[in-house]
Amino acid sequence: MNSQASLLSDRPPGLLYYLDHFQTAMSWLHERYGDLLSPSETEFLSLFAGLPRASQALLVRLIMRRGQRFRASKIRYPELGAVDLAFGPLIELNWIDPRPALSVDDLVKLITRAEISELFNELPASLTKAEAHALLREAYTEPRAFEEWRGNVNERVYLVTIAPLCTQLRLLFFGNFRQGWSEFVLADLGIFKYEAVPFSKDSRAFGTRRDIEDFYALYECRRRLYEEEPLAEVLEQVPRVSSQHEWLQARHAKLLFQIARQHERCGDRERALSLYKECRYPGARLRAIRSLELAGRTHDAIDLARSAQAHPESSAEAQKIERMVKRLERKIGVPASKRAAAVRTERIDLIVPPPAGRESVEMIARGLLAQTDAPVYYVENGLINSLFGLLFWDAIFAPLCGAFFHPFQFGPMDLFSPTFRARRAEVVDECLNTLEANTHAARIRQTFLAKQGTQSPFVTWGLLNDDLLENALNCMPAADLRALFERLLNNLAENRSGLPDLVQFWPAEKRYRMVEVKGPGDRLQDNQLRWMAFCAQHQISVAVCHVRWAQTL
DNA sequence: GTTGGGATTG
DNA sequence: GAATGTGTGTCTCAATCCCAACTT
DNA sequence: TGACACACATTCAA
Ligand SMILES: [Mn+2]
Ligand SMILES: [Mn+2]
Repeated sequence: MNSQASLLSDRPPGLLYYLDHFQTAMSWLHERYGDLLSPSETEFLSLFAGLPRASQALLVRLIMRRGQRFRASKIRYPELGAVDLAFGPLIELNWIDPRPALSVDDLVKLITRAEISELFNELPASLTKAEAHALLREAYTEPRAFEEWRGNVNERVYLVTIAPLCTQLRLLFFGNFRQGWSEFVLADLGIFKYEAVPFSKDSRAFGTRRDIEDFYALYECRRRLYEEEPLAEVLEQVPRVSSQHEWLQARHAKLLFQIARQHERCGDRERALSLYKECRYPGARLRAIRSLELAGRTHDAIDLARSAQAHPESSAEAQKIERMVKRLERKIGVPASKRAAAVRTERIDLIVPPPAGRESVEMIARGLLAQTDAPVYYVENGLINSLFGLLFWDAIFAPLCGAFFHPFQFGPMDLFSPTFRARRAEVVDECLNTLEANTHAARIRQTFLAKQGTQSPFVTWGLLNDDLLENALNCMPAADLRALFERLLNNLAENRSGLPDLVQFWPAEKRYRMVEVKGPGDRLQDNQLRWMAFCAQHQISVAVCHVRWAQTL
């Protein structure tokens, strides 16, 4: 049932390892998504299987590279023999265009600065490539074939016209926007190790064709937004996403939020506001209030802010709303209420010579605070998150239906869903109970050894070592860990950041403290303030260390 | 002539 | 000085090659 | 290829 073993070979990668990987993925898709594939996807699978091996391998090589257009001189794969022959069947299928029309933009991406000078001697040699590009864009508007651009040179450019379909198959296999085919070889080489979570053949990221189409559409919109295409056109293409698919809805909300932000930056506050209002992405309501405020609609802003205050979506929202309400009320003449007392925390002041090298303020503070019997580590979020990830390993990788569906996942698909904990209540409680029974340290050490290097959304392996782990387990009481982990569990997405830069241990006294370092011109951020308030509430020692430069004039 | 950022590769 | 908005660098898997910037 | 923390600029009000 270990699905990872079925994908990853024991033997070293063969000559065409990348083709083996791609074929593995194609049969995976055929087997799991056969009933949901579009006609063109199904056709691709069957036509691909019928191609000569060299043509298959060549296509895989090209789709793994960046871009869709390649100069023949940049296509050198000795293992494939004569590349021209391999291209034949691909051209026959219209999967590759051997003579594509190239815009100036396309052309400039394909040739070097020196070649631009050869082609267009009228351009001053002093221009940078970007400057030359800008001038050429004005001068030449018609696309031409590579051979026409460079009349006296005989070299081909190939366009991989099938690339968009291949991108869809990649999206479908990984079920996310960011992973690519190189996962296979990296896992093969042992560079990435993934937890082997058992899952059945009907475990898949999407269950209807409609969800898959929406997923593709979201990807396209994201890409076009990133390419800074006209906002109205991008917005036009955003799918409605009526599905109950939680992850799709979250992606959809995030996309709308980002489009709204772009509208704000362009000054189109009205459209931004209407997008924010129908968007459930965390922070969208805050932006809606802010947009109302900036539009001068103070009373509308206050109304929305007060209703948000009554039912805040998170402590982060509550924190920002409080500031907003205060400011808005001032605007309409409500007398300023008393300021909430700031959280009382220990303060450390350091005055040090200005930075000689590039040493960060955190490292400077670490050096000055460290004692022989009280070592200091620069960990930021890494320590607490790692301890959490180790103790709750079985909860994070619990084989829930639909949470895992391919062998290269670093966590379950619903990791940041509000229902993550409820869906794993039993395992989560079992992990929490180790803190009551004081068996947590043993559990953490055991997982640290057993899972060494295995990808996890919380464990920073590069930061952890025996010293740090033992100091932490010896000096941090179970009750403290319990409090910290409860807060993490309360909102994994929001609370995995904002922890202090440094942690200092006094092993002899079984004591520790966390220290947030602030250089000149830096201030506590919202998420840091929330963690500090929480720690104060639970008698967990946190200090703020202010670093200033000596003799700055 | 060097160097630093990408792209490619396993 | 508080609050807000925006830009930047750092993680990077590591070795290698190409190319576009430049006395770093 | 984001997530995160920090650096820096701008604005506004006491
Ligand atoms: Mn920090
Ligand atoms: Mn800091």
